[in-house]
Amino acid sequence: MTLHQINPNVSVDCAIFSFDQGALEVLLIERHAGNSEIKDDLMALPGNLIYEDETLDEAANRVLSELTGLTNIFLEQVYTFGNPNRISKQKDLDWLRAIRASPEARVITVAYTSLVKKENLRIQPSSFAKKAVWVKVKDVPHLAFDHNEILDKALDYLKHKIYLEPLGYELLPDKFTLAQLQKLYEAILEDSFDKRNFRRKILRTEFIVKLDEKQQGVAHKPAGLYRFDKSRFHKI
Amino acid sequence: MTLHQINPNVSVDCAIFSFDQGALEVLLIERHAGNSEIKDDLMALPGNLIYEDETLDEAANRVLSELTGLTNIFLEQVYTFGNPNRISKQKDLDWLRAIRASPEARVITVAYTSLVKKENLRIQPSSFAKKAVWVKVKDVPHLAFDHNEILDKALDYLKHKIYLEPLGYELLPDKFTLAQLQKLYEAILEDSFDKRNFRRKILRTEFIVKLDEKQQGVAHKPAGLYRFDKSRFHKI
DNA sequence: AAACTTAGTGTATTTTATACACGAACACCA
DNA sequence: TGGTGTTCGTGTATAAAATACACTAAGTTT
Repeated sequence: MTLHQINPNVSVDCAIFSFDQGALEVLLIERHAGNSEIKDDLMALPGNLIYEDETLDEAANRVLSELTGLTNIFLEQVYTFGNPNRISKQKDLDWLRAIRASPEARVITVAYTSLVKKENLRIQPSSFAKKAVWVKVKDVPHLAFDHNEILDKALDYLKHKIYLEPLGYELLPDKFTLAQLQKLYEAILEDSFDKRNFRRKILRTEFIVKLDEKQQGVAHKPAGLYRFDKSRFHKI
Repeated sequence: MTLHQINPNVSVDCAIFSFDQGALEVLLIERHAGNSEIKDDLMALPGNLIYEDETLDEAANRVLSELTGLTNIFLEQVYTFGNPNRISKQKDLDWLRAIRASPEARVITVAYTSLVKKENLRIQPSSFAKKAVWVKVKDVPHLAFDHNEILDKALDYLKHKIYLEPLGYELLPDKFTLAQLQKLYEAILEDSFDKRNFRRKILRTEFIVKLDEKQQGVAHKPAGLYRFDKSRFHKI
């Protein structure tokens, strides 16, 4: 492990989303401050200061990995937050004093986001993350710093992005039903659609191809399974 | 004039666009470094380090105003650039040494953009801007730092934004012809459209309303003038 | 075998996108 | 003053996409 110089003024924060049982979830950490006896701390998005010798993208990957164990996640930059008062809650100040070399420094933070398939991942909190947990977006509590605002911006980013790209395959298992895909779109766009029109529109694209396989273990007519065909997508 | 603390690690850069004679233009500055005898310096987007006690949006407005005299411009954040090597050209290093307190500091920069009507503006370069000039986007030379990359990102941002909002009125005079509007769309999207289909599509929106007035001083059939109806737009 | 639950499908209508060509209005010049 | 040059302004036909809407089929459970 080499030594790195920390930049005290710039951090990255990651809003990592997954999809489970019809609801969008985001990955949050519970912080702890080493030696100190801070109780009832706020939850937060995984984030930390950057090193002087890494790009922002690299910093986002490193920080996410250090706090949650997630590696090789494709992160995209969303927005940068630089309000001088973004660190003003007493709990945040206490926590920074316990953990940072320059706890009073002005910090601007660059927000990143990604979509992951929960099932494939093993979450392993470390560093100052006591726990890392999936929380339904609808149930997210009051967070540290301006992390609620960051989360909202990341959700907006998702909504725009889903118009341009088929996001489904990044959040669903490799094999999925069209009902699952529809629920995902409905969760992200906070809307609902007609089943027949949705299926027609999805299948018109030809990226979503039918497998010769059916859902198992359900107490009703099993749905056919589909997968996302990456090569067909990249032709366009 | 009060004293402000400068944050040595964070800057803002502004890509300000206008439209003239069928071509997109961007506002660039020629730098000079006070006492020094740097010759043949690179042109740059207007930008500088932020103060500790201002938001990023405020910094962008202040910096733009200090360098070019433009005030009350509605700036939007585009993207943040944080490559540790973004300052590596010899000319940039020389210039920073001449002008900055910590010329070697790692700087990440937050890019902003805006669209303006050139005709209404008086450009008044000051601070380290020797000149401020409109340059056709097609003719932009090799710029300082990573400013070519920033400009490209701002242009991408425009392309996406024009799908969502009628940008025309921000770049054109208050009264304009549909041919001017079409040329603007073609310049931004780098494409060309059928005149009849374009007119139909624009007029369907009902934000663009016809005035009882015609173009003057042209050596051919004068075109009707239109204006953007902001109130009708905001109803949606 | 009846009841329950979700899967899977078709048609008619409206809206939007695309392709395409010519007469009209004005200024200028001879 | 009549002819030339230039841009303006318009309509129609066709294809593609969006929307609205309801029933039968295939399994499981009791």
